[in-house]
Amino acid sequence: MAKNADAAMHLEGISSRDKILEVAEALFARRGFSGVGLREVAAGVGLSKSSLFHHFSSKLELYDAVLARVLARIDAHVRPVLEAPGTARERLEGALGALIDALAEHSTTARLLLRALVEDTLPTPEAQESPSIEEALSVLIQSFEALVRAGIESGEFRSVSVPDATQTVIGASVYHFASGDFGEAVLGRPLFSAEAVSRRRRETVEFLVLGLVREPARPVTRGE
Amino acid sequence: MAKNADAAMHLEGISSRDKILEVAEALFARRGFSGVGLREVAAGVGLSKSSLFHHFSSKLELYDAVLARVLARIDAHVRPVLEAPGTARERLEGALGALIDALAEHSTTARLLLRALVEDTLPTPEAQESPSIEEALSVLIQSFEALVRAGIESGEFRSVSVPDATQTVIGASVYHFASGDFGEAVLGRPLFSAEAVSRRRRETVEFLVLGLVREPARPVTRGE
DNA sequence: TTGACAGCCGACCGATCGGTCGGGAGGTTC
DNA sequence: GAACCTCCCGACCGATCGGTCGGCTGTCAA
Repeated sequence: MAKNADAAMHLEGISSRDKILEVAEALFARRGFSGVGLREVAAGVGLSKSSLFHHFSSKLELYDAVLARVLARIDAHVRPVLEAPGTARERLEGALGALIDALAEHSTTARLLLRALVEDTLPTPEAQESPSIEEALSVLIQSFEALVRAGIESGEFRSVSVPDATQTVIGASVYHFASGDFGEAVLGRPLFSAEAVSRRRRETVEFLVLGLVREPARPVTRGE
Repeated sequence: MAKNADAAMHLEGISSRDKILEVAEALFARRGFSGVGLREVAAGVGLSKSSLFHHFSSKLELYDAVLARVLARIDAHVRPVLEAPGTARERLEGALGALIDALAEHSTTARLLLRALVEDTLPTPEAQESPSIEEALSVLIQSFEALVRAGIESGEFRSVSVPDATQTVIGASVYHFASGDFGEAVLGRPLFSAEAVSRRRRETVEFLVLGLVREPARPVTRGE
């Protein structure tokens, strides 16, 4: 088949490669790397298992590709906002909002990210995951930590431990959208409905900003 | 072998059953349910795989037992404090501290808990995990939510969305101690050293309390 | 001494795992 | 036409999975 790079090659929308990534992402998010079989992925796509190896040379490579896509999505949301101008508090609010938007966009994103963070380095004997993902994440983290440090130096933020604050922010925002059935039970409603997402966004940004800033200038008390 | 219930039966300290639970807990925490093979557990204990089935009738039952133990540990730490008297803020600080102590006690606790929360209901076709764990957790959650509601009604806390605040607290405290290598990279030091734990405890309690209370009465600014 | 039972074991089972291989169908380029 | 390439497939591989079974050993109660 010819198709030079730009020409869209698809029968019903997207290429087989993308369909594989889509299906694999959903499955990996729900059951993790070891919990998913390639036969299951293939069946979900409508291909035979051996065809998967035409697009990805191993299960691990497929997993890395899925993870890289997720990371890229998050990066695309958060990075620009993180590097925008403004006071530390404004930038913090923007970055938090962007992160939550990124996590709320697809129900798989937060789960996959949390798994990647928590999972002990995958069965790769040498050299953990493709450095690309570890690296993209590290750039984001460093950029966020620089923001917090700037806020502390300018006096806008309390003098917290920067790494601890970073961990707190990650945990508070990522966990929620990864919490699946349990989270829905706590919430009493779907996690990803437009209403739930917009409330979560508001609540999280407010909560975390208040935890971090020195002089709150607290919002008018809302009548819940 | 006789040994009536109370008589300790052990060659070198603990019973085989407990040794199995110990080893399985470490492995499940690191690699999840599907990522661990029973042969590996058996080898870690120093038994043959078939001997495991003398103590647990299936892999899933072993996993449930491990999870139940972890939940019981958390419950033992948090519940008493959660039900103690005092102002809402005092009780919140106590409960948060107790939760963090529980998570910091064993490096496996937070990981297992987070997995249990995030993992899609395990391959059990009917009736998810043993209701006991789901139930113990739910009691804790409801007790915590009651505390937050009381704080809001008394005016000590802002009028936040209670479920969202609960999710935030869970995420912020559990994620950190489950974050493994990545968390250590962010922190720049071991997660579970006495020093790191005590700082984490202080930082987290302060951060979350400030996010929740209405009139902070902020602590004296510490010189980082 | 006998019987029962707890605890452990090696051998074995069918199923499934990730991955390989050879080849067929269709399209492009000479 | 031949050569080539992409995409896909079914058949097959060795390894490993959770789980079963029959039998061995030791300690208990009778």
